[in-house]
Amino acid sequence: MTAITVLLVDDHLVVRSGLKALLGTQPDFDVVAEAASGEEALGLVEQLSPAVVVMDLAMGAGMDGIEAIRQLRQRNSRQAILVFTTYDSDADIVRAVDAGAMGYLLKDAVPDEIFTAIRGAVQGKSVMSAPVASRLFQQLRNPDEVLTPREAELLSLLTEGLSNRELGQRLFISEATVKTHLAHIYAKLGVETRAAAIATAIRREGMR
Amino acid sequence: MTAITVLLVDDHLVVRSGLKALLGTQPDFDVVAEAASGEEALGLVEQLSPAVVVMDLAMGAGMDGIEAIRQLRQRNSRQAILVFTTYDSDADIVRAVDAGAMGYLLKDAVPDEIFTAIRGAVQGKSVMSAPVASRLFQQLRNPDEVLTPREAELLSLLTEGLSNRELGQRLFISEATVKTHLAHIYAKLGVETRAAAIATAIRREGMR
DNA sequence: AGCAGCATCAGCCAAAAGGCGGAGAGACCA
DNA sequence: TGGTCTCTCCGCCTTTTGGCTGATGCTGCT
Repeated sequence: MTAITVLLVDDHLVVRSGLKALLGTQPDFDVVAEAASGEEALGLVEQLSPAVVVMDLAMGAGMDGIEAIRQLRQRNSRQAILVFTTYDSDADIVRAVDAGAMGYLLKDAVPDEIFTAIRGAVQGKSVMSAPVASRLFQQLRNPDEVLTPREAELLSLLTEGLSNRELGQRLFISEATVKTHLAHIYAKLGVETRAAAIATAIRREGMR
Repeated sequence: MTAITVLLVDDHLVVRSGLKALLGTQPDFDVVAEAASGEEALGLVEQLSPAVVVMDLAMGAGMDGIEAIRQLRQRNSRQAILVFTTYDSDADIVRAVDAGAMGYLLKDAVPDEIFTAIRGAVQGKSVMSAPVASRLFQQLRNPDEVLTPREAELLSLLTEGLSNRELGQRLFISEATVKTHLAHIYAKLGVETRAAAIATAIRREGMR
């Protein structure tokens, strides 16, 4: 059985280095390259076409992980893509899975989880950390609490600190419509004020 | 010259592993132990008294990095403590330095920076990443923008999404006083609404 | 003693936000 | 075709927030 070729994508050298060290303990893994950005990752995938891409979502500069995943999928490359990130924010999980990630691991995962996830990914299995899975299931159980695209857009701008008027101008809708959307957002987030909505959004939805 | 003994403290195994691998390339470093939490770190320091403690601030469960630093200092241990973390939030920097950290590195630092910082730390030199240093200097240059303790307390509660009335009740002051404090906070943060203040606070001041 | 900074409070007023009910247009699906 | 979602908009009313000015007591520094 030939080794599983792996590309590591993370903007932190320490993390790449650690991951490489961990994977190096397993005979069936072969880390063929590392990338520090989305752009770099795209190039290396084309060049080396590794079996698995292990990717962080938050990339310091340039293209972020989600966008990189999306572009990889568009070039219908056959790599299995594994997300390996620090936070389990709802928004990130959904967007990553949506973009075409095969699995979603958290950085506090134990080595065995990582190994299992990578081996599973090449076989087309979807593996994710327990907290991630439970978040996904919760969304499936309570579809009422899932924001519509427009609402998500509003919420995102809301976290910039914009007023209703500014939101309207930015989105080319009336202030009345903004208020309607906000009311729906508050209901779904379970809050009563914009302040609480912003706090919830930034903390829970990972809008930083 | 005898090797510099190092204790690594980070709740992520991958990071510890990476740091260990990096430090292992230098003949004068000796990673004598790793800890995944503040509590663990305290015990290992007592037991091994390493020359340098490299510590992350965000620890998943239990005691966080700041508290660990504070307790190490109280036991007047003579270790040099280096903060090694992902974010350069104003609040974290100030609190870490205040607690007794010798240096402050960001996780995207290149290996050389890390090596230099550790070697400097044992000699009593204070080394920090460029972005961190510039933030500290900015605070020194503009003391007008530094929040008073009471204001910081308000801002912290503000990020929970409380209303003025609730803030007053929580702090046993009148709503009028709350408004006064808020006006000062807005001025210092350079914002005009509570929404923007919350967004700024959570993102910039690291109130997560 | 005097001054500056901090925390506390007040009143007034304009602007913003939030709650309520209602409603039309388009998309999509059974 | 009918039902459901989503996005859009309205008016009316109450509450909340923010801007402004001014004031008091305390602390610490000079």
